[in-house]
Amino acid sequence: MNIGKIITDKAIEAIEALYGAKVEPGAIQLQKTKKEFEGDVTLVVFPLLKISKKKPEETGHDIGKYLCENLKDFIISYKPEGGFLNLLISGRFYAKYLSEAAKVVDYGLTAPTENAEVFMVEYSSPNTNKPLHLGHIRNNLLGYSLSKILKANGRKVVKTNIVNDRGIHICKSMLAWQKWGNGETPENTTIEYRKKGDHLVGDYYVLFDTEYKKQVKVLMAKGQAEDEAIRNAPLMKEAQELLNNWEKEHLQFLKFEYKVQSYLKNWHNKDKRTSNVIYKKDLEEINKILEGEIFKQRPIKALEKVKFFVLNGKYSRKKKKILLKRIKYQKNKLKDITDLEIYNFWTEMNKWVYAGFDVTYKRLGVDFDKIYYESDTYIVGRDTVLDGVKKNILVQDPDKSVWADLTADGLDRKILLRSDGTSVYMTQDIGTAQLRQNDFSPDKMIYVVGNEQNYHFKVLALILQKLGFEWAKDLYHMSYGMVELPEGKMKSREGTVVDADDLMEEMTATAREMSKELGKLEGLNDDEKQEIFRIIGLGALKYFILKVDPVKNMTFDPKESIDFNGNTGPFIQYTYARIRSVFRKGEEMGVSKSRFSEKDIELNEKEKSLLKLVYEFPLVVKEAGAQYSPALIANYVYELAKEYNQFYHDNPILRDENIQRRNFRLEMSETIGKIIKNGMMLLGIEVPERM
RNA sequence: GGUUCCGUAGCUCAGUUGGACAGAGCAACAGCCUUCUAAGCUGUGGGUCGGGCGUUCGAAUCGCCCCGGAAUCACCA
Repeated sequence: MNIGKIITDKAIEAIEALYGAKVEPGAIQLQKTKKEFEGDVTLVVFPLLKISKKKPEETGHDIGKYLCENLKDFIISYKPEGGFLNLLISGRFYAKYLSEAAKVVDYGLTAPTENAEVFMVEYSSPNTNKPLHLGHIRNNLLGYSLSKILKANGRKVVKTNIVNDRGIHICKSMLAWQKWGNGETPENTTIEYRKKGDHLVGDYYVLFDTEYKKQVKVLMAKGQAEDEAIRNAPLMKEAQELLNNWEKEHLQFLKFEYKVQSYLKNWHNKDKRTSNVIYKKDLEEINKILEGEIFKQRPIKALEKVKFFVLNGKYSRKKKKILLKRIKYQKNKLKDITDLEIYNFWTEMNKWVYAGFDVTYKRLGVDFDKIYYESDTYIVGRDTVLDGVKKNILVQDPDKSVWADLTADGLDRKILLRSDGTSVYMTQDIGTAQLRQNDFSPDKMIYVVGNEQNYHFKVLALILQKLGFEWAKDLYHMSYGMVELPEGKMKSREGTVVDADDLMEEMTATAREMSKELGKLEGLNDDEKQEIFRIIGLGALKYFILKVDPVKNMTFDPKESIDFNGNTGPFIQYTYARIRSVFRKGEEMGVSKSRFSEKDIELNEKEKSLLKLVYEFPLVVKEAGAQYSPALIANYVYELAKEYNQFYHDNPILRDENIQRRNFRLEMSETIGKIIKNGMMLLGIEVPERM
C-alpha cells in the first residue's frame, strides 16, 4: 500500500491517455498537501505544462478527473489550486492501513536478513586520560542511535569502539600520579566519596597541566621564549621519556604475548598429557576460544578464559588439578612481565579508567559489539606503512620519517611515522581499519567522529586507497558538530567541561523534583519511582541532543537546565504514558479493544492527520537510514506526539458511546503508542508506563 | 592565507531531490482541570530566511560574490 506509487503510476497513465506523452516517474512530483488546503496529497502540475500545453488549472483538472475516475474508492475528490492539484484520499484507505499496521509488532522496522549488508559503526572512541564529557555524550548518542536506525533498515550492524589508550596524554596522567598520587586508587579514595577511576585519572591529567604551566611560567620569567619554555619544561621532558619507556616495555610485552599465543595454539597437539585428559568436545570449545578475538588481542585473558572453562568443566578433581597445573606453568613463564614496571602501571591505570567508563556507558545506555585498542592497532598500521615504503607508495625522508605525498590530490604531505619510528594518529587508524576488515569484512565502515577531523578522514581514505585496499571506498565519516558552552569550547585541561556523569545525575534529579511537584506517582515504591526519574531525565538529555541536525554545532548552557516541556523528550514520553493510562483505565472499566469496521468509520480531521503520520513512519525510518540522521526520527516522533495530544484533548476514547469509533480510537492510540515506543527506541530513549 | 562547514523569530531549533501566505518549542501576555494524566490544550504578538547578484514559471533550498562565526591545514590526538 504505497500511496506515492499508486498515484504516480496512475498519473503517468493519465498523461499518456490525455496528452499522448510518456513521462518518467521522476516527472510526477508529489508532496503533502499544506494544512490550509483541503486534500492529502498534492501533485505539482507546473512541470507538466509543457506537455499538456494548457493552463495550470486546466491541466490539474484533467489529471484530477482521470485519477478520480480510475482510482475509485481511493481518491475521492480533487481540486486544482493554481499549479497544484490537491487530491483527497479516502479515509477508509487510511483506516484499513491502520488495521494492517496494528498487526505488525515491529511496525516500521525492517529486521536484517541472513545475507544483509554489514555496517560497522565506530563511535565513542575515548581517550583514557579523562572521563567522558558532554561532547562524548553527543558522539555516543549519535553512534548508538545510528546503529539502531541502520538495523531498523535491515542492515546487520557491528557497533565498535576504538580506545585511545596510549600516547603522551596518558603519560601525563601517569607521571602526575607517580609524583603526587601518594598511592591513591579508586578503591582507597574514601576521603569524601569514592572517586570513579576515570575521574581519578582525569584529575591527575589536570594536575599535570597546572604544574606544567607553572614551570613554563618560571622558565619564561628566567628569560626563555614561550615556545622554548614549552619544550624545555622538565615535566614535559619527563612525560616524553615516560612515553619512550612505555613503548619499549610495550614491545617487550608483545613478545611475551607472542610466546603465549604460540603455546596455546599448539596446546592440544604437542602436549600429550593435556590432550589425553581433556574431553574432545571441550577441546573444541577451547579451540574456539583460541581462534576467537580475545585470543588474538589479549592472549593472557584467553588463558584466563581457558582456566575458567576448565574449572567449570565436568572433570574429576584430579584431572582439573592436572589441567590447572599446565595453565599455571604457562602463566609462570610469563612472570617476566611483572618486571615491566611502566607497562604494568599503565595496565593498572587503564583498568581504573575502563571500570569508570563502563559505569558511564551503562548509565547512558550504550554498548559495543567489539572494542579495539590503539595499543594493539598501531602496530598493524606501522607494518602496513613500512610495507608501503617498500612498494614506493609512501616516501621515506633522509631523517627516516615516513610520509604520504598527497600533493597530486590537492592535499599536503602527511606524516605517518616520526623520524624516531614511532607512530602517529593516522598510523593507528590505518591499522584499525585493516583489523576491522579482517574481523568483519563490513560493507560499510562508518566513523562517528566530530567535524574537527574532517580532513583526517579525507586523508585516511585516500591513503588506504593508495595502499591498494579496495574497501577504502567503503569508509564513511559521519561528521557532527561540536557542543559548545556559551563562553566557547570546552577544555578538559582547564576543567571547563560538562562532565557526563554529573550531567546525567542532574537530569535525573530534575526529573525527580518535577515529579514530586506534580505528584502523579503515588502508589509506586521507591525503586519504581527511581526508574521513572532515570528514564525521564535521560530522555530529556538524549532528545535535546538528538533532535538537532548532526552537522550543526550546538550550544549548551549549563545554567539553563534542559527543558521538560514543549518540544522535549519528556513531552513525548508523557504522550506515551497517557496512552498506556488509557488502556489501564480501560481494563478497570472492563472496556477492551476489539475490531472495528473500516466502512463505518468517519474520520475527523485530527484522526486523519494522525493516520497519515502512522503511514509515514516507515518512510521516515528509511529516510533517517539513508541520511544517517536521528534528528529526522526525533522530529517525526515529536510531530506525532503533538498531534496525538491535540486529538486526546478534544476527543473521547473510552467514553465514546459509538462502539465502532471507540474501537477505532483504541486501535489508533495503541498503534501510535507503539510507534512512539519504537521511534524513541531508535533514539536510544526509553518510555515509561507512567509518569 | 588555502580548504570545509554553519548563518532561519529575542533564545533553541524544523523546513528530504527547488514548489502554495516560511513552521515548532522556549520566553511574554490572555484563557482551559467535578469528565480517559494540565510534563497537556487554545489564543495573541514576534521574520528583509546574514547581504547582494544570477539561473528558473517558481529560490530559505541551486550558482557566483561579499559579510559574520566555527573547524582544519602539526614529527598533537
